[in-house]
Amino acid sequence: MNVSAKPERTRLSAEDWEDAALKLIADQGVGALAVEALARQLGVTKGSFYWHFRTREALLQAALERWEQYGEREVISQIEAMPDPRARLPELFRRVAHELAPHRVYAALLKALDHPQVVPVMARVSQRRMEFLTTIYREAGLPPAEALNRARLTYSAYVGFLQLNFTLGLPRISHEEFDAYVEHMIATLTPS
Amino acid sequence: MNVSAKPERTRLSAEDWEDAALKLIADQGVGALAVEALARQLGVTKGSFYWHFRTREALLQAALERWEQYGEREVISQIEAMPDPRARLPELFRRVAHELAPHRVYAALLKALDHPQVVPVMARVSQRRMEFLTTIYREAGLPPAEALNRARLTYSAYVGFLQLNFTLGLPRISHEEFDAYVEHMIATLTPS
DNA sequence: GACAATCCATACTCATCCGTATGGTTACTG
DNA sequence: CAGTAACCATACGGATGAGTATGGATTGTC
Repeated sequence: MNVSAKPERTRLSAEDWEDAALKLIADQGVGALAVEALARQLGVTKGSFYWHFRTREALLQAALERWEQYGEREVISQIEAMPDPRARLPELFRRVAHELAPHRVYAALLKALDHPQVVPVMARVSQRRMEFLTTIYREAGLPPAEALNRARLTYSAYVGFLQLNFTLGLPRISHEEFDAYVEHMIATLTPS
Repeated sequence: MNVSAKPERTRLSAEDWEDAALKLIADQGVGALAVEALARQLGVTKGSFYWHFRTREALLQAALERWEQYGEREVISQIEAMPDPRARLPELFRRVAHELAPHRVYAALLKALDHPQVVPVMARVSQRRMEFLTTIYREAGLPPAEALNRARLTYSAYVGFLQLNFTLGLPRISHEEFDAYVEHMIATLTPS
């Protein structure tokens, strides 16, 4: 009878605050990250917060670092484990397309590129992903220069799609239409 | 001797405020749009502002509408005027690529998709551009469904590139490299 | 079960920014 | 050159949210 919605109301740790912060960022953006609002959502008051963190900035910093670490390393390693290099690209595309949920934080941070704290984090994450993509394209047969440009194009398309269909709600694309779009992407961006 | 930086310090109109607002949005984002800051920048005080506008929201609204109207109609009409349909795509790509300045407001608004006021504006603008792109792809020979998907892909790449290389400063791409990237885009996204 | 460390609540201060009230100044019109 | 309308300055009120101070409650440890 007490598997309640409230997470058992035990005392909180710094990690609890960081997770809550990330959730709030994913839902309402970095700008909505206010300590009193977070405290209400966690069922406590500011007094708790300022015991765990020195300032609001410190929380944001910790949350960002946490997100960067807990990043999607699984995807990268799983893709790299595939034997056939040519099969990696389509698999990566379909994978990313079908689990957009983990990318909600990334999409939110994309809209917060004016905050000095998020820029370096996003730069590192985006850079790593871009390099991974470039490698895959080289392994798929593209010469270095072309692989880099194709990776730029592909990753830009990913970022743009997040903004247009995730954040902005451009004419709600249906499920079948979305699948068709993904296949179109694969056909267009995969080296023949 | 008096072609001064200060724009002659005559009295201000509502349009002056809207232009200043757009400039500030392009530079520092929608979140930085504060009336006292704007007033300082214009060399006046709040008293002036609240004569021209009822509220801060009203200014944002007016500025957005102004931006939407003064939009890049020239580009679209000029491209449509080209006789050879197949030549339109490359020309459009190169044009957009070489004058990124007018797209700074669009990039800034992209980061403000949580504000209820900007969503409808961005939806309309993006929708119009997407439809234009779709038409061009059809005229270039793609069947309707494929033209739509290709337009989605192309426009996503545009939006994503804005975010990655404009707002975020991913490893500052050189001028030559950028040109090569644009040509790669054309080669990849233009129907053979 | 006492005592210290950890965690949290309450009650403030302070800065910022939106909006209002009101009176002054500049430009236009007959 | 009046007088009116357009424009702006100054000085307020009120809301919001960050950060501080301090005492109380809870948890572990000898």
